[in-house]
Amino acid sequence: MSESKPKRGRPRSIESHQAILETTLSLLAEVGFDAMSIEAIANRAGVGKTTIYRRYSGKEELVAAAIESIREEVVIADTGSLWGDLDAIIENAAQTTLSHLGRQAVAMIISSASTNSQFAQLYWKTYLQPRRRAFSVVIDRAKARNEVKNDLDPGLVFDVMSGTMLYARIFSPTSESWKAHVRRALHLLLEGS
Amino acid sequence: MSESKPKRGRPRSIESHQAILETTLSLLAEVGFDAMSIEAIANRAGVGKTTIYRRYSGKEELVAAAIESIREEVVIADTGSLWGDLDAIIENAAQTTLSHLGRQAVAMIISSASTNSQFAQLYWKTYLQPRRRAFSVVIDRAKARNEVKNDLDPGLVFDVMSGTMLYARIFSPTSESWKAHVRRALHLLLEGS
DNA sequence: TATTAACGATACGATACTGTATCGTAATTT
DNA sequence: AAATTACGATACAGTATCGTATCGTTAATA
Repeated sequence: MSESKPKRGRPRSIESHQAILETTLSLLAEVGFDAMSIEAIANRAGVGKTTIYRRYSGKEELVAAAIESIREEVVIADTGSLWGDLDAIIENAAQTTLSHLGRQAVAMIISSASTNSQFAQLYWKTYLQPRRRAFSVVIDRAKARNEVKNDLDPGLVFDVMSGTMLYARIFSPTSESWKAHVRRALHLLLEGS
Repeated sequence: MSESKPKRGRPRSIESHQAILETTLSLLAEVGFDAMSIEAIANRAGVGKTTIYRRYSGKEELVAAAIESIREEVVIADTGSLWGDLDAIIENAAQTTLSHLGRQAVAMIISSASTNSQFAQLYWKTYLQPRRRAFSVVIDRAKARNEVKNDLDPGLVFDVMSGTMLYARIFSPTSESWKAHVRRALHLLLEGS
């Protein structure tokens, strides 16, 4: 990954590098992939277009790098009970899931489909996979407390939960609140009613 | 809805009307909302740009009309057993859910978010709502056969199922096939394991 | 100090689409 | 037949972005 540094000449600006990636993420969140131009990024980041093109061959590469630059610590609360933990997760997801940035990322992934499955993989690895792993801890703890069956597949629960959250965010299928809907779905999934 | 026909002059061409809507849908499926231009639609449909602008004020209105023009008969098989019915639905969804057109529609909805919730409502009413209604028949039949609890909420099951299908289509979270994944999720949801 | 390379700024031609206007033609009603 | 309106075609000015090239400047190494 790390380039062998050619020690000649002026080194690439770290500030510009950061500014480019940050601006890319914020613009992506604001206007979406298609409506976002390299020029706009350069202007807002306070760098020349050249500086961007020197680093990335185009928008796809830039956005991929920007997404990849995000590394978040996934924190899962330990409340002592399954539903305490789940409520905390729902509360957290209510704020983060499909944030502006997440929306655009997901939209990008869906629309570009087969052409750019790289984005899907990237988002999966950077965002979802870590959360999926962390979530299994919650189910493991619940198993230890005999709150759920021992053969329950944590990954599957996470996938169904995430899908339900996503779907409910998009379509608001019922008149109840998003949180209530998700909670009800989880209840059906884990308690059978 | 129906306009009072002003009987003067040449009437608007029905052929052009159809061609515009059909071309809009196919182009939407092919390249997506943003990459689709009015010019391209006019060219492929074999009509003048003027003819489009005479009918619609812009792309949003045109696409909305095009989506609204879709009317599909929702067919739900009656196999005699719950899982027979569900397998038929999964099989059907495997082909139709998130077809090229569906992908772009969903991507459009997600990316445009609050600004254009009209699309979400439109897609919901035109596409999902009818399927959601039809689905409840399956659950009702299962209830009559005592295959599921009597207080099971068909709508909620549909929402969770749809969300899971959507999510699995986008991210392929497991190594198993999409169908197997969906089937396993449904099993957990309805049978508790 | 000389060399090297990245910097921001700016100009550039190329391409694409917008929405409007204006053709002459075609299809209706009165 | 006259009036009216939509038709497809084409031209148009306006706007926006692309990716490249070329400034003089700046920050490093040798």
